[in-house]
Amino acid sequence: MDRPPSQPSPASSPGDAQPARLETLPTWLLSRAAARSHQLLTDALQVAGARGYHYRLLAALEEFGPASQAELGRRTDIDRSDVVASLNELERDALVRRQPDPSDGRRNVVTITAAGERRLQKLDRVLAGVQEELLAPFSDDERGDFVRLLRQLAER
Amino acid sequence: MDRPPSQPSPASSPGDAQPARLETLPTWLLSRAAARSHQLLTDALQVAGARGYHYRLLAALEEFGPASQAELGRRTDIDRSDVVASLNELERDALVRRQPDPSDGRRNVVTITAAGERRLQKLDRVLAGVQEELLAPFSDDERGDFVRLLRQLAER
DNA sequence: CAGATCTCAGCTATACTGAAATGC
DNA sequence: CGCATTTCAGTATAGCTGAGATCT
Repeated sequence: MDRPPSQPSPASSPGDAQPARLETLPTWLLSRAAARSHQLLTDALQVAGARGYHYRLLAALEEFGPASQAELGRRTDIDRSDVVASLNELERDALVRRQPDPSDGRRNVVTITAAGERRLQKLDRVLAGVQEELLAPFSDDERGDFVRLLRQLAER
Repeated sequence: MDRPPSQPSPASSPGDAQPARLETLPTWLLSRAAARSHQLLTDALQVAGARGYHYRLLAALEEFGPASQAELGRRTDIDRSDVVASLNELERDALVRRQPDPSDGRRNVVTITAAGERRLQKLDRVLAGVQEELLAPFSDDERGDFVRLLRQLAER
């Protein structure tokens, strides 16, 4: 690119274009799109007083029933030590219950409570709003394409 | 999935399905796809002895010429304090040069060196390999669709 | 004994904030 | 004075590792 290298520019205006290399790089675009998505998500969850881990854990408990912490970790792809911390928070709010497993002394059986199910339903609505906000620029066809393409990448 | 909820399962097998709610959620799929992309990217860059910030800064310097650190930050969307740290690393490897701006005592003029340009070209090749690896499951048409859709999300 | 589970302490990378020092 | 620039110190989060205690 040729700009007079001798003149460092006044304060270099407002916009400031980005390097062309990046603007067509799929890894870069993917990273930026995910950053925006993450922003919408965590903002909305924070308003609801929750975090992403909470939703993933509550969803797994509701869909698969009571489970040990290790199984929850596998199902939600959350690290064992983050499962511990997140369940501490959920338990503090009485959204889940932790009980020693009578049939296996190493395990806790984690159960979603009625309050937890109500919270999950609320978070479902919050998340639906975020999807709508994220996909606002897309037509219905594009939404289908987008999800289909992402699944091909995510499933590996 | 119906498994007897009363039986916490032996070690709950290998796979462990994920909650259905997540598997169709665009924000979730996007996050997972980006995680995979990020993994490929940082692995490849690490082999080359670089990090993402380095590539972004070198690309901006090569495309727009010498610039102040503040301008580099705006062009690459890297925080001012991360620009400082990354330039320290690039300068240590003699890939960029920092000189006081004679026309503005607050600024440094950052210039890419010949070694920096060679490094950038090498990183271009590394990055091209990563794109290929990431997009391997896609046809040419799908690659075009994917990039087009991502740009719509990223450009806001 | 090997291996699974739960927990805690701590680490890394990314991204950001606050404030000081300097200069315009 | 207000504002921009560079720098440093510190914070927050997500994701991960290591190790100990306990149990199968």
